[in-house]
Amino acid sequence: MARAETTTKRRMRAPERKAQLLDVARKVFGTKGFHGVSMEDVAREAGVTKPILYDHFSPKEALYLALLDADSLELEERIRRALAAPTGNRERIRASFEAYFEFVDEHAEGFSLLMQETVGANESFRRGVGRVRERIQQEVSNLIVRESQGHLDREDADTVALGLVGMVETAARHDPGGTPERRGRRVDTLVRLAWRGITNLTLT
Amino acid sequence: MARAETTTKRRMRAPERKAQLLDVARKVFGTKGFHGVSMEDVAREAGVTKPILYDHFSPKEALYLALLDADSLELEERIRRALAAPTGNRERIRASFEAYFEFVDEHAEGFSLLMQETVGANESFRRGVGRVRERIQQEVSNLIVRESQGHLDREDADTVALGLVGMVETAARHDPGGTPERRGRRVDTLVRLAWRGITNLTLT
DNA sequence: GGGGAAACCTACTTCCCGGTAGGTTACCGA
DNA sequence: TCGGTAACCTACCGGGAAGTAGGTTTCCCC
Repeated sequence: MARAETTTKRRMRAPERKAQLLDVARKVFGTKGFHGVSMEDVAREAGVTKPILYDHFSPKEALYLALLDADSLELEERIRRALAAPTGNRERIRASFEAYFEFVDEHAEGFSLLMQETVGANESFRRGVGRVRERIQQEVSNLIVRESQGHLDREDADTVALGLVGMVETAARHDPGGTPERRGRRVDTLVRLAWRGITNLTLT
Repeated sequence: MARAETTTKRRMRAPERKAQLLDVARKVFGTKGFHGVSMEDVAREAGVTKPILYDHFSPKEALYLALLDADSLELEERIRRALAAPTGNRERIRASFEAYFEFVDEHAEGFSLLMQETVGANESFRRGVGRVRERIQQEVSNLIVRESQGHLDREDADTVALGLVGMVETAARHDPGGTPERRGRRVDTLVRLAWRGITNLTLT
């Protein structure tokens, strides 16, 4: 029986192949984790053999890093946009929370795993994962310092920002999926929690 | 040069050896991660050979699980105690936050890795790690429902609890160490953030 | 249409690591 | 003191996965 169109084995040009390999990698790494997937697995899933995969990503870690880079860049971009919106602060918070939830839901388990994976002893890897969170934290911290009008110094703002990011991150990853209503309600609750906390903090 | 007393190679009885192996495992897994450490590594570090290690923990996953169980049990116990203290709610929050920070600091990197590690495709492993957080979340959620006197239903309380746990977890793991003063200040800030948020939430 | 590059494959090598079989040494209790 | 058991070791097996050498097919462009 012939394969479906989308998975038909066919020759591809380098850029297309590379993109496809990334997609496949996202899928399999997302479900089985870095160590649970061999290069052979990725190649097979893509309908290709190992050397082809190695033509594009070598060594294995490079594949994982490329994936992490691409996805985290997108997440950062979304959050940045939400935080920079020309609206009130409460709306900014809500929009950024929503962006996070949406992103995690769209990428299902994949991104979650990506973010928590421990790839061997390699220090640079952990740094890489940590930096995603840190950059978002910075963004939030800047906003807080700016908007608190002197009520919070940088150190406290950093703490608050980290706490908020951790809050959303954890909540968004936990039990992803579910109806949009359910998600909306969760976001609502968290926004209220955060908003009350922040305003009272920055005004006192 | 002779080894220090504590690392002198000597025969041990089973219970002592087992405990030592767990300690060694905590140290190496904590720095290099599950996949970054071979059973050989653990054994060598303990001044023993593989079969001995396998006498106590087999297969490799069992060693990791034993570690996770022991440590998470202790953390849960501390948090539970803090939350059950016969004090005001604000003090409970502060005590539990502090307990979390202390625990993470004491176990340095180790526990952090333990909690975020993805051990292969094994579903039960991820569940195991997730359950630690969930049990703490439950504890917090119960408290919130009880103390909010009907202002928050179970679903919202769960969300708030998860958010709070995630907040503390993330903040505590980030950049551990540092002076006690610094830590105290962070805890302070988070407590204020959480407290204002919760009270306003449960009273509205 | 033909030459050359780009895409692709088969078939390895190599190494590491989980796990074990079977024998040896030290200790303890009768 | 001596027998037995508990602690320990050397030496190995088997498998799986990273990474590569070298050849083959397809396609594009001159």
